Amino acid sequence: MFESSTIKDIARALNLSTSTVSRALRDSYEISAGTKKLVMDYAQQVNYRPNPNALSLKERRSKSIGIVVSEVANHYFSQAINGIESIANSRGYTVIITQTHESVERERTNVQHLASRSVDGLLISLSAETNDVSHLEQLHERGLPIVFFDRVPERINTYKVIADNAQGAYEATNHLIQSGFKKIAHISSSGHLSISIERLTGYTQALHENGLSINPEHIKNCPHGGMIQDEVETAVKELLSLQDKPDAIFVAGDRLTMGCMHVLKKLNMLNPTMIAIAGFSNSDVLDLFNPPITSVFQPAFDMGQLATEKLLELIEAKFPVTEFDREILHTRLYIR
Amino acid sequence: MFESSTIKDIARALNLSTSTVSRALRDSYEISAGTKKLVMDYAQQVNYRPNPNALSLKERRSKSIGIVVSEVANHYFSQAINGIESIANSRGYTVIITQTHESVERERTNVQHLASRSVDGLLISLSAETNDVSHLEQLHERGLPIVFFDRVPERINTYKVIADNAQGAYEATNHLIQSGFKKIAHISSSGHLSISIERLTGYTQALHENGLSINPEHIKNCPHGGMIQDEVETAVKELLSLQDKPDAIFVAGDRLTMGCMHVLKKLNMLNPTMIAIAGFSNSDVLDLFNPPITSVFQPAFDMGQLATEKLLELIEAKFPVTEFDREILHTRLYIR
DNA sequence: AATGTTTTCGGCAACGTTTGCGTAAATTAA
DNA sequence: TTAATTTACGCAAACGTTGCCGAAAACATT
Repeated sequence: MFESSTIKDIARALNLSTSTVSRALRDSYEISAGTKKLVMDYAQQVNYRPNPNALSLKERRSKSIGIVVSEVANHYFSQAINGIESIANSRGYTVIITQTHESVERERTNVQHLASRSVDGLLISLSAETNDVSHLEQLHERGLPIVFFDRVPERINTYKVIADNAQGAYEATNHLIQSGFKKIAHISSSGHLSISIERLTGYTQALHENGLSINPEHIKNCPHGGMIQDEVETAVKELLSLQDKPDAIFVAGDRLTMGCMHVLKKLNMLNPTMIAIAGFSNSDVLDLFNPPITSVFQPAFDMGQLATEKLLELIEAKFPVTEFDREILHTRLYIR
Repeated sequence: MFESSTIKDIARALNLSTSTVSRALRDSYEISAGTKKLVMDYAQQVNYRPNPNALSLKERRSKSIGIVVSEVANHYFSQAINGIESIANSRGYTVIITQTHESVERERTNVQHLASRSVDGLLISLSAETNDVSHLEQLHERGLPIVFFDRVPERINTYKVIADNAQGAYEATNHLIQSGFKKIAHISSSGHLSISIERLTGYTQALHENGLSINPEHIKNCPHGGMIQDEVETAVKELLSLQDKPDAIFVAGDRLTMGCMHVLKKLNMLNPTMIAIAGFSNSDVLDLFNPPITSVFQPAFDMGQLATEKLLELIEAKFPVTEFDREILHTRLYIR
């Protein structure tokens, strides 16, 4: 159907051998200037492009990397993807993006699929459901380069790129406290996720340092990170029906923040006099809200770039890398 | 580095020929039941996965399709991508997503790259800058299956999947009129885009039918579809400084709508008593705004699905397809 | 003129897979 | 028992590319 010319075609047309054509195109020293020009001109003319599948087969690498995120509609991830692409493309790599929609099942199939597609490496942020990472451990042990970002597992020893979630959460919670709120609740994604744990740490630290006690009832988890709106709605409603009703909520995620606001809107309580909100979000629409929402902004683009650089380092390493670090990037509080 | 077992390995281990193994795995009738079981069990055991590159090389197809959109951060596109993935994955295809960020230059390189990556087909929504589609025409003439969606070119004869932009624009404009606004401006993306033309048609029709005259000064274009915020800011400010100052704006795009609101917010005019807004958008955060924004919702997911079905129809066609249609899906006005 | 060196190119194998063809062995038919 | 047929498998080529090895031609050295 869609045929493009091959090195063989060129060889036939020019009455040369395929090896000569191959070398001429790669500007090898053992080909005369005349032949080189002949070949290159002709290749240009017929718009020759090397077949990447043949290359991959031969070189045993595909020059592609797989990305696994929750969903591209999340501004944090879309910005991270932009960062990933900027590095990957400039280094000649194609990226294949897959979405888990926070389902561990889809994470497994995506990872399986990417691996069997023979990507050279994987860039992953775990799904909210993911507790058991054995599917990734296997691949990692078999030598597939993997770099985790944002939501990282404890167990697997490789590069990890994360934001300073504790610090970000601390600042956001502290901001709410400084703004005069005293009873601050916390809604977070799945409790076992690294980001949830770290953000919870920041939250509790802020309360502590301000001499506020922590009410366990004020801490809610949504196991599907906001993908299931019912979970968010239940969490918010439970908070609101508490005897010790909170006057503010620190929400630990982009999608969760939106979900939370939808619930409050529905309850006609989207108003800081009713209940205030601060969240983790990379969306710039937050300041269009009335009232605008203070949020912790993560350097998503930079994180994507850094993670990709680390991954390419692994992929292109001459010798197996055994020493890995954990890069922690600073967040920034947008006070609105 | 990351080696997986091949048919050869299995053959060697089982003392069989590669052809026997291959046939056994494909459950060929010319292999005895015993051998089949032997092979399949062993393949299972070593977690054999066929090498996709070898397959692609042999079958001359990659079982992958390329997607070209402006940016995944746009809710219309992210939803369309979900639709595309749902069909593509269920049919065994991998999707490679690329973003133009509304630049025709990036569109060219992306398309080039995808073509040389030997995708089996392309799913494209043109960038705002794209006027000349010769880079796509070339590939299309050489036989690469292409389906356009959302922003489609006039010239290239293939399947096209679009929303009823004129109708959507008509309804949104009409809604503003029915809400009592009399002087309705229009901010749109690049003027040559199909969506811009169609939405302009709906806008003018609504004004006409309501006996309102059309002021050319009320119609503004942003050649980069909102990617360059300065363009949006200039457009809005020009509208506001007009003698015949509009009392409402119909904004023809997701990103443009957000951009527009940011400008108004900055000018402290984000208020329907100052100026009202209705837009094209698939984002669900619009009703979190105060005041909420009425918007035209496109069936993005369905459009993605339909476009993919059409593309796979082209890819898997036995004979060249010459008859193409233009699928038009209905929009829905969310009155907020 | 004979030998040694370059220069320039072709042949072949290999990457992992499928498939048409060939063919021993096993089975059936005569 | 012999011939015809079926069963079950192996061989080799092909997809597009590169790299090793070999070799003809051109040139340089005695």
